[in-house]
Amino acid sequence: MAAPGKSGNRPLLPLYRHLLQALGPQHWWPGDSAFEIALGALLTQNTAWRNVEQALRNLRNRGWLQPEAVATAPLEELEQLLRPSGYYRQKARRARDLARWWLAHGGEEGLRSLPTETLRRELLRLKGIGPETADSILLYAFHRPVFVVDAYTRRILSRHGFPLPPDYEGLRKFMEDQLPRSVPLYQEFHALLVAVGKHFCRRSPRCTGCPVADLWGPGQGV
DNA sequence: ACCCAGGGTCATA
DNA sequence: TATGACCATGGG
Repeated sequence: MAAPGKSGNRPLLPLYRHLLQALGPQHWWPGDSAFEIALGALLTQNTAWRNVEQALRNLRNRGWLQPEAVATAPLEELEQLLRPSGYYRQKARRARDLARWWLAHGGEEGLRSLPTETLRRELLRLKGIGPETADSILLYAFHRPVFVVDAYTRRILSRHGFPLPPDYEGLRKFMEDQLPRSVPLYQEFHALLVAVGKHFCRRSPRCTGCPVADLWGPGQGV
């Protein structure tokens, strides 16, 4: 159940409020349709969002931002459009697989009718969709209350003394147990943690100016 | 020139 | 189970 220890002294909700006030809303996830959001989640793997935007623009300009188009597109054309997002050969195949999967499951309507656990299992069966990508799709495309854990989440909390479960599922459960079950909160909190990681952890290893440090003091290593 | 981004898969030990 | 190689573009 609720884990004892340091996490009890540093509840996550105040951190969320503080980050939101310090950094403002992050406006995630840009995208006009659930499919576009899911596609973005796939394309942004280990890739700067800027590059993903260009790839999505290419698809939009070509009129291919729907699952029907991606599912039937010639692979080589798809590759060229996705080129700016990196790993473009893998990603073209995986995008096509995702689109076919999407249609095979009855499109957005069909997928929306599935329970979260079922939807998650089905997503994870696709090659190229691991836990973080699956959870991003669940949270941002289908508005399911699933906390998205990424390397920044682990690094930031670990740096500030949280004893964390070593595996993805464990940390996800930890986060969900510590927070109110709220989709908008999960969406915003994950985005804020990414913002902190990008702007402070790397730029300033000693946590100077970091809003997390305002609350919890400078962290240790990691 | 080097580092790494809103990860995941696969081969090897 | 646990590393390491690999995927590839673009900005700092």
